[in-house]
Amino acid sequence: MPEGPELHMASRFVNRVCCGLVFSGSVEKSAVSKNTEVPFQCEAYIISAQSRGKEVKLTLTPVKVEDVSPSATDGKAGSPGQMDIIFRFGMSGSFELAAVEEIPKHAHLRFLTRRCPRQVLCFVDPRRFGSWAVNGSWQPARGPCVMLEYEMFRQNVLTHLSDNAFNKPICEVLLNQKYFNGIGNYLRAEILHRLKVPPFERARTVLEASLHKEPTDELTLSKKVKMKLENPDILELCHLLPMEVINLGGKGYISDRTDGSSAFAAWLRCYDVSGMQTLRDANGRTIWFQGIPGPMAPKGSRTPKSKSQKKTKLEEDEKHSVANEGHTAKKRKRKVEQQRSPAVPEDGPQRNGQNTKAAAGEQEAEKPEEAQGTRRRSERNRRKPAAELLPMSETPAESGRRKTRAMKSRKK
DNA sequence: CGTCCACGTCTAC
DNA sequence: TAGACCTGGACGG
Repeated sequence: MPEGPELHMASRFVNRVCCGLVFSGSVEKSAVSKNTEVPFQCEAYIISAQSRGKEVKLTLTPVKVEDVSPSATDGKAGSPGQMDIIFRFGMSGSFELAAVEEIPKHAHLRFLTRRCPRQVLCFVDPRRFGSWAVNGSWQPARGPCVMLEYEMFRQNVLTHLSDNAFNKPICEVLLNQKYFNGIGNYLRAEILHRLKVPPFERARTVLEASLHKEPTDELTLSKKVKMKLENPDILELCHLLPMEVINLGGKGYISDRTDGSSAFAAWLRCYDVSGMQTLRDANGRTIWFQGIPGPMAPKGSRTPKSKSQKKTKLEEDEKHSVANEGHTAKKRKRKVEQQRSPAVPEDGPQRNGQNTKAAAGEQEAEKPEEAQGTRRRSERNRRKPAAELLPMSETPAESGRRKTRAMKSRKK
């Protein structure tokens, strides 16, 4: 679910559904979660939320049992017994409100209401990359929120342009949360696409162009405003695009993007859009773009197809079963067979094997059992270093379709 | 069945 | 700068 917009919408969701709810008791953590217990216990408390970039803060505020009026729930910071919990969502975190009888799978932290019908606010996170910290504050290494602290965000970038961080390609820097707190993989693609900025152009180069657009005195105020509205620079887009997603009113990425009918899917112009190109950046993340990749593009890196791409390709294959160059398909995929440099494998030891018995007992999942000690399972999915697994005799086309995640490990 | 892919950090060489 | 950390959906054989 989670880039800045989804985190922000999650905080609004919590404030909306918890308005008027009184919670009680202790906070339950699933047995499987490796995150810390939340040592909070209270007869009656309320929950409110705030977001900043890719974090959400829940505030638990004790209230008098007999007084649940809004005035009592206005909880200033520092109310006695108050607790803040900072959440990061990883790849799959979200908040849900459910009836106690219907607690969703993967609900790793649970807040129970005091009165019937008993309900539960759940932090749900299937992949468990998410985390929370008790009585912490916003992660200090993260910069200002691109959505809610725009001016600070902008200044933070512009005053640190000499930082070595900006030597990297712009598409990678946009994921640096020290400067772009809230931007994630789909937002970086959309931002760069709107400006037609090559993703692997050096970040400082791109941003200095932005700096030059700072208001100049020759223009009247209204003209400056007009220009800004019509030609937002990259830092403005880092604010405006997340705001657009928020204003779609859906749940952002979470809503079923693949069915193409959601407002969010329609909003995307580049990310996961048929016809766009993809590459892996230096961190192995897929960057979606159109046009030239830019001077700092990694050599010989390519991404396999996304779900939607595969789907499209399948449809086309059916249409073109006669093997001609039909022109019916509107959404023709670019079938760049980006000539890759041939895999240069030292044929090392064949280490494939490696099938550890994936433990049978797997069901334990979210039961409050001990549940630890099932880490054997993950070995099945582990990415192989793979470079040495490439047969040298492979055709370029075939090797081109191979997983390239490991390729970055190949010293070019 | 197996492989690949996904909205993100983290930390260990 | 590689993995590690996870589950689950879509595909391919």
